[in-house]
Amino acid sequence: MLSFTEENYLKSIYHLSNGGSKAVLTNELAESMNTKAASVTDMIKKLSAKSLISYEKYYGVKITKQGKAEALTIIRKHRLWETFLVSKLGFNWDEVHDVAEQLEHIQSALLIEKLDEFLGYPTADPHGHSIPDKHGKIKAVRHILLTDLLLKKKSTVQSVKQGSPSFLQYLNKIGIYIGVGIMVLERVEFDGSLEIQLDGKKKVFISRDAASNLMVTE
Amino acid sequence: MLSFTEENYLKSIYHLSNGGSKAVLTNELAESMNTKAASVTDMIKKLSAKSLISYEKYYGVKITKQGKAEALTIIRKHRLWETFLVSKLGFNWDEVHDVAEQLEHIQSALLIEKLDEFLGYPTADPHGHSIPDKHGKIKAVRHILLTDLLLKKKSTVQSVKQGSPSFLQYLNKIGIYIGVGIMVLERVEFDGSLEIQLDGKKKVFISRDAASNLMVTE
DNA sequence: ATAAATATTTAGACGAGTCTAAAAAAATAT
DNA sequence: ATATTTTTTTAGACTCGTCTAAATATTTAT
Ligand SMILES: [Mn+2]
Ligand SMILES: [Mn+2]
Ligand SMILES: [Mn+2]
Ligand SMILES: [Mn+2]
Repeated sequence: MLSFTEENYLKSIYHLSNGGSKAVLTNELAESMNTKAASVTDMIKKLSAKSLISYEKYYGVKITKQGKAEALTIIRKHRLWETFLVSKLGFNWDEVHDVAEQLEHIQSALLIEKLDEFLGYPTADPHGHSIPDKHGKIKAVRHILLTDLLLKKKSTVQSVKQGSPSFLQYLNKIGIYIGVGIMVLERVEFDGSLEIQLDGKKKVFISRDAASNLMVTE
Repeated sequence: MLSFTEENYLKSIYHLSNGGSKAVLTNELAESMNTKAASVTDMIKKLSAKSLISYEKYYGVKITKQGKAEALTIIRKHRLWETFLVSKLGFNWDEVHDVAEQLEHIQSALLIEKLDEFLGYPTADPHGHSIPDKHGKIKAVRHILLTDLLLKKKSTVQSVKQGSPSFLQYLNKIGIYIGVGIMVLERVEFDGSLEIQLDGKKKVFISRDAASNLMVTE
């Protein structure tokens, strides 16, 4: 059984490697785990000894099939709990991440299956992220960055890329939520900001930074 | 903030001292925590330094007002989660304890308040144990041991004392649950076992051990 | 091709929580 | 009252995850 810490490293490796498609460097991992490179090297050796990652000295780590399965289980739990907090307990979408960071480590397969059932087998969490099923399968979703959306093309907000509380609160304020209709009216040459129109003809300007954090349907 | 381990010790001290009414000895605590006396002595010093217990060398520990408040919060969380697991997720009452042992350590005041509301502010958990309110107040309940119930007196099962899975499964099998009507028909001199009658005229024999694990209304 | 800068690993230490073995105190028996 | 047994504490060691400082490998710049 994995420790709390091992689970967190593994999840981070999974995310930083884009689901296993590339190697993760020690320093990247150190930054994402808020720790030092030396500590990362230590943990890398542990996870490697457990065959959850493969490791070539000085060239970073790659997640193994087994490691990926573990990571997906943790991600599944995280996203199911976030869904529970919002849809059943009435949390806002900007309040759930830190609690889910704790809940994702609860060990009980029965609990997760019952929770999934209770929630009606949701396929996406409150931030629009796909929830892996019990076999680790993720529903493929077609989406593009809002910055790449064609002008005047009608689309729908599908997910946020990085869901920090402050970004989510900002989205609340300007009326953007998962599922809202969206169209880019104009792209400002100077700074890459966009004028967009939301459901109900509401028009707003958003920065390039904000736009590149939003995924929309093709 | 308390560690996982500190919380578990504190809860154990609270229970072993009957809610703070007597001192707890090192060996009792060691047995209940499944650890060694030497480890207990170490932890006692830590909790003492944090003013959660007061400690007189060789004469055991007493929980302080502050320690009691912490313990009650953990117990509240444990029992609310057990209630959630049974009433919302469909767990059986013999399956919830171990999961609640993990869930009780999740740190989020908001989560507990929302959970309490979601459950409709329950006052007892699936085993009939009182759930402290957010101020640590416990609803007083009048109850006696089934072994002390007068013959032929109609009563109701109110709670189990120790709720081990095997005992709870045994209760399922013979038709005893929280709230069932119960009456003692006869007390066997020889071994202290009881013949009881449940709702629907069902008659069963139960051992003295089993009976002394059941609380009934006066 | 060599030097400088950057990234990674190793070495050694620390705190938390645990353990075993030994010492000390308290309770019990004679 | 003394000796024996039981309980508790202390001493020293171990694992886990972390850190800083130093050593080493790799990458980039000249
Ligand atoms: Mn999250
Ligand atoms: Mn999410
Ligand atoms: Mn319980
Ligand atoms: Mn209970």
